[in-house]
Amino acid sequence: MLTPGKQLNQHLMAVIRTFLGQPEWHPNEPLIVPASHPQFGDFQSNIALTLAKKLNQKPRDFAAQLLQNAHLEELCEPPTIAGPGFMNFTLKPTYIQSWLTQQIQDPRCGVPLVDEPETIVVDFSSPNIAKEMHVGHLRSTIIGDCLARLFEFQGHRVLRLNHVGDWGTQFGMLIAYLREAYPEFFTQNQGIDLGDLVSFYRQAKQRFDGDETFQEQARQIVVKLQAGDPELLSAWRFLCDLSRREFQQIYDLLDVQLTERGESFYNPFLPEIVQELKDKHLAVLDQGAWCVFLEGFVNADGSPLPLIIQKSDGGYNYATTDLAALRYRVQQDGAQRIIYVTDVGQSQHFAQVFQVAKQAGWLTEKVQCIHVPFGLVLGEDGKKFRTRSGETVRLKDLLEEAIRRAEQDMQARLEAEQRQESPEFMHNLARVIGISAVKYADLSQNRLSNYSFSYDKMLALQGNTAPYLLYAYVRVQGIARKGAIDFDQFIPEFVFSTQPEFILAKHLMQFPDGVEQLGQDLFPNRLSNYLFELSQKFNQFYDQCPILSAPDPERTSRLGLAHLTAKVLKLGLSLLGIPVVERM
RNA sequence: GGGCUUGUAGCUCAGUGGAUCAGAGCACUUGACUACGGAUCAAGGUGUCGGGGGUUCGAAUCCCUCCAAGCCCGCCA
Repeated sequence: MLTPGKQLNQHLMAVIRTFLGQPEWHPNEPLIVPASHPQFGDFQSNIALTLAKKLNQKPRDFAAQLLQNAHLEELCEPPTIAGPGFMNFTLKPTYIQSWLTQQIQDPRCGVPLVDEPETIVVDFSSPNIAKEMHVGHLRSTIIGDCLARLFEFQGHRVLRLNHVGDWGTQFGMLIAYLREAYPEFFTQNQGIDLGDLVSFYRQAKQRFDGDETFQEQARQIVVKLQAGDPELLSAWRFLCDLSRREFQQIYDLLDVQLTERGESFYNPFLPEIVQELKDKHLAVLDQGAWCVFLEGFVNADGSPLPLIIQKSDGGYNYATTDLAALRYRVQQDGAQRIIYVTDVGQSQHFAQVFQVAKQAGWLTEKVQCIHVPFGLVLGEDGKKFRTRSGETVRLKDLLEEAIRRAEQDMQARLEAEQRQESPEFMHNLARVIGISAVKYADLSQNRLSNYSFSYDKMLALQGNTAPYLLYAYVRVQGIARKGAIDFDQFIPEFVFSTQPEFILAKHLMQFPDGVEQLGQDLFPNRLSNYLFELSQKFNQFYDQCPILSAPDPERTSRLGLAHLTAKVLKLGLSLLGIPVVERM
């Protein structure tokens, strides 16, 4: 099912190739783009302006020749040439109507599967064991999940990897403190109740910072742990399990699927990574540490900036782990694309890692490594997002607060409308709205910029928010209930007579292009924006065009438009990781 | 000192592979409830697109430069 833009593109491409006598010709810019202004029709092409110059012709004349030979009668009204040489295209109503009839019967709403599925690793979320997940992890989790959902829907094989920080020097400190404060763990040989893992971490850190003897103990534990001491390994596993359970609560709440493959997984490969880099003469010894020096990376003092792959004490660091992970994903997982969803502060680190991987030959031209960076989450005061007392906000508290506020809003609403709803209905709805609001607030913003976290704004009923989009969907379901319509048994004939119908119809047709664009630029806010505009256009249609009370054939056609809107909203939101509700 | 990101309406931000755009939402004012659920819709306006150069027939968009904010820059991740 080709979108209108693609069909136009094909026709025009063929004409130009014939015209140039170059069957392989490809444009440097898109041939067809949506019209910049509704008054110019639905699509436009600027190709005559650039091509005519090269051919030494007048753009308008060249455009006219192209249009004479393009046979677009079935697609659109006779195209026009405007200004210096823009070609403007307006789709024919009959074409729009028949296209929508196909789209409404397609479970994928016109979005094609990719021709060549790839194996794509999406590395996201990645919290640290025994530390609390914070808003930075929230962004990574929400954006990463969205991209993973998109790739899955497009038909790729997707590996959702949670690269948790489960292997590092912090475990020396944690286990040393465990041994000191909870010796029964080692004597009873079974799980004990540590209470809150995060405050346990804090206590351990406090102990570590204040006592040199303790620090030395911690260091020795790290060495023994890495050597495979069974008792310490079981303590390590115990702590990881505790953390894992906490993380899982959040993933369940967010409805995010992840496969855990933490840093410890790559531990066995670290020596070979360093050895291979030495063998390839990429790694050199500098001040006791093994380093890879790269072009284009300079220190504060202007000296070359190394990527350290083995510390002077013999230990490995995150660069080594990232290299091992990259190699494993390419060679063992068969990844053709690896997506890293982390904050923008790690850009330089990834640029270095990717470059070393290329030089080492692990990263070939057939594999794409893409860092998908995002900005900071700030509080409403524009500073780092923290609680009133200045502490990091725990993710669980944050999500629960969003749900609590959503439920409060609902309660107030019920009282005002004198509605009765069951507690189950209310709990479920509050959960969906609260979580969706958090997700949508994040995804609707350009991920590169910092974003200000505000419960009030994300839960607002007006504007570009989750509740607004969800309400548009609910309105359609309300129509179905009122009119006792079973949309599943329903294939409409479309006939449009009014502006709001055409505007909505044309927007619905753009959905596949919107999804494809997200697949290319990986900016979820573009899709969010599309869905917001869809909701707006639907509400305008709903306001101006009676549906149930209209006579046929308008009634059936309008029911079809409403149904298709709901289908596209549901599918589009699902790609963002947001569910819909039938009533709210 | 090097690098990255950001700078657009009072606020939050879209738009940044040139032409035919200065845009949306919020907030503010006013209108539409004999209702397919008004959690909606309609009307109302303010901008040196951070500054300055340059390329072009044309720049918020590309290039150069400067300014501001934030982040990164050898053994944390």
